[in-house]
Amino acid sequence: MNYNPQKIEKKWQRRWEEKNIYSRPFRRKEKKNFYHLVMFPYSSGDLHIGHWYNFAPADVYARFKRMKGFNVISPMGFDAFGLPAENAAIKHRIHPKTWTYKNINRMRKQLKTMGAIYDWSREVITSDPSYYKWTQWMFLQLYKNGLAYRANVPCNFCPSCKTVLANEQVIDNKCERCGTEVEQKKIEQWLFKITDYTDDLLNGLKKLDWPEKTKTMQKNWIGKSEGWTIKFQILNSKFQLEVFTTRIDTLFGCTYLVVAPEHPIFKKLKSKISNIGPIEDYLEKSKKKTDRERISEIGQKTGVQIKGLMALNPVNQEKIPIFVADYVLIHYGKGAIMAVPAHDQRDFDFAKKHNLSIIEVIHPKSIVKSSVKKAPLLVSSELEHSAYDGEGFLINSDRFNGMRSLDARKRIGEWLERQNKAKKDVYYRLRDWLISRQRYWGCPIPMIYCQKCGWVPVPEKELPVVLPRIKNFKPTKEGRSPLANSKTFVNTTCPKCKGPAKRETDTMDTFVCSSWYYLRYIDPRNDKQFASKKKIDDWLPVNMYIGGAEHTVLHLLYSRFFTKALNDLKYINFKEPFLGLYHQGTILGLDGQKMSKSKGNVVSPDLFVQKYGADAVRMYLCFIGPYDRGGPWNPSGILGICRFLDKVYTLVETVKTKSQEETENSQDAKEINKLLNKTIQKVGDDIENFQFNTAISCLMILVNELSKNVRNKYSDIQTLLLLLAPFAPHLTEELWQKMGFSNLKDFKSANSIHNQLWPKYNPKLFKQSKIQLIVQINGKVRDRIEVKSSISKQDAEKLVLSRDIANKWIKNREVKKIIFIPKKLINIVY
RNA sequence: GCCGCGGUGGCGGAACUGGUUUACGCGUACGACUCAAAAUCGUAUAGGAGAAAUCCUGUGUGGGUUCGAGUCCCACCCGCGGCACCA
Repeated sequence: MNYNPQKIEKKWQRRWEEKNIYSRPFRRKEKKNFYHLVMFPYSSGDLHIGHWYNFAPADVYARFKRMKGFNVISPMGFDAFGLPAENAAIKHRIHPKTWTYKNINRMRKQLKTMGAIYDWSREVITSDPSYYKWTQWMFLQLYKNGLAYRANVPCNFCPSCKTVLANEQVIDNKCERCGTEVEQKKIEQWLFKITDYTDDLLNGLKKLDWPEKTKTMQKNWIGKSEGWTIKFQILNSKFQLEVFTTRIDTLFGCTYLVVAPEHPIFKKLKSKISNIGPIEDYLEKSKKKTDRERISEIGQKTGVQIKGLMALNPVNQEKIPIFVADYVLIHYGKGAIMAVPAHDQRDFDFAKKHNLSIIEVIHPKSIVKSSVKKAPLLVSSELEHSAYDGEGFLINSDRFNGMRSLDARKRIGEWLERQNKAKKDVYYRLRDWLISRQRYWGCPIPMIYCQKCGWVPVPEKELPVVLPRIKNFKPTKEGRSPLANSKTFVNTTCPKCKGPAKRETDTMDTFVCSSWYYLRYIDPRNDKQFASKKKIDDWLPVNMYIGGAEHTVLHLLYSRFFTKALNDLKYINFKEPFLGLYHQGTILGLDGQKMSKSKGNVVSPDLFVQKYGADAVRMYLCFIGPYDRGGPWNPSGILGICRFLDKVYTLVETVKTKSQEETENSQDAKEINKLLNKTIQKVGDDIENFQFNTAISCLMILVNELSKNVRNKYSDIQTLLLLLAPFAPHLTEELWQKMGFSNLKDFKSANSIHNQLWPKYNPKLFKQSKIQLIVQINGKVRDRIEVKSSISKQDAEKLVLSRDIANKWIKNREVKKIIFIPKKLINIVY
């Protein structure tokens, strides 16, 4: 290399920091604030190339916005509490706190080599008491407003991590972190009432400038189902069995009911059940099954008929049997379903297995006039093999025959509603957010239990409840938090009655900590409020948020919930935290696998930074492909970027030593000027759209052209450096100063290239006077002619037909048609 | 099974609203410079036929629409991501 990247990078990083060039508001007058945010890293130890892929191109975007005149803040911090820290600490036999802060120091150092515009004075670390004081404060606000509550709920328990997990943290019935099979346990836990916001969370999505895919995934995760709850009378009893369905239009095809094994009907009507022995066997068996076993038995559709009980179908008074089967889940809907085997695959499988009748009530085509009362039970031969769950027209449905299924949903529902046998209902897949963790390394839950007063919140002025440094932080066998062993922590006085009381020993899920960190960055050292109202109004919501797609349903949903709750409590005046969102792709190992320590395919950026410099690594990451795609890390192309940067350096050096001769009017100068203007436009548009790879390729074209030209103007070089500045901040700063563009002896914030504005372009210059007209004969390219761009169809025709090439192909055949696309092509069809 | 995304040279990838397929970069080959090497610069680089001009075939597969399809429509194959007994 012609220059030493390490030397100049260190030099400029030091000077930028000395002069604080990024923490000062830039262009105060403009007053256009732009909050640019990248998802803060987990303090896992080492930064890998995937982190850089998140942060470096994002920094290009932030720098570009800054040069466009926005007052950009781009903060950085660490997500520091949580299970992995603790598991790793246990493995390495050091305290989680020591381990975490050691990692943070290392990661901060690594991050600084990138040369990003992070304002380190805003750094937040979620495990600092000055931060978690406000996490606890948030908990108290939620608690006081009924959004945090305690309940004895069945939860996912990881026997290896010895803690409960949120539904979102269970993947394939395994613990997200350690991969151990989770167990179902009923424990008293703290939950956040995220379900109060289901509709808000759903409706808010519409206005967001987010990837459609992410919105759809959140929508599916919330899983809103609108339908009807229907009451089925149990014969010879006062009991009515309620079921929830989205397909009330299929009710005439309901041939039996099924209840979940946990359904209360067994207690209530035990005396009427004639086969209670086999039923209790079944209930016992399904209780013992893990969720995993239940899932692995999908398709088997086991179940037993509850003999002695029959239900009445409210539409036709048919007597239908009732079954218990564990394919029906207690926690969704009413824990009981109406089975329509013809139009639901699960019911179909069950009916086939247990030999139950199948009646077709929805036919894809309109085949039955409403006057025809009786059709064969099965019209469609396909129903021999599988259920039809689409829309269609009703048959076998008495007076509703011939009606569209969509209409019938409304009509049958309302008809039963008038008889008080059905009511409209909505269910969601989303369940409340379980935040208790029986682990040490987390934010303590600020609650106290008093024998007399019950659960009492810690008074706000006593916050934070400091996490004590204890020696034995390993989880206990019985699944109690390690904090329970610390008597000094546990024993306290009740804030209400001043009697003896005990602290909550569970800690919060780390996702609670990260659900509001973007608010703290704005005012990180404030110890009176989580952030001042004025600063919140100035900066929030976040304009652009960049991070991995793996956070689609966890972090992004929780953050939206926090924002909505804080908005309701009047602490903030916006309802969505992140207006813009972009997911970068995932960088994989060379083996095409996700990078992970256990696979040994983790790549550190450090070696590449040492060898080629941060500018080259930043740019190479931008160049390898579309930002949202990612792919295997293959460093073989990085030399191309190095050569490019070298070329830029050489180019600037040669221009510097040459005197500025008059070149204004030469043809070369005009062409260069045209290219320059085009490049300004293209690079700007591309960065705005996160198309960094094509932005770089047109910068390369520009540099190639400038390098061919012997007499370059200073102003052209100036523009080039400005366009390149977001990508290669160090080299461009070095060359900017070398060229003396700022004309100041001492380096000051104002004369940094990073405090200049993005160059403007003149679109008028793009107009080409001459173009290459493509000549097609029968749709195949046969010729190219240089013509005036304004050439008319007639002239183009004449010109083309006079040429030998055209005549060679057309010969004497009759020309049938001529298509002329101005400034592009002419196609002659014979 | 359902939803979403993708499939273009040896490789990473370009291609606007249907209009020159393969920009830019890597790699490779040859040449220049050099005692030599590296670096650098120059030329070539989808496949096939040909001495050449040139021609034919090519964007996962098969069909269709069109003067013209990587791009639009239908069917299918493969890869990736998400959800998955949610009534």
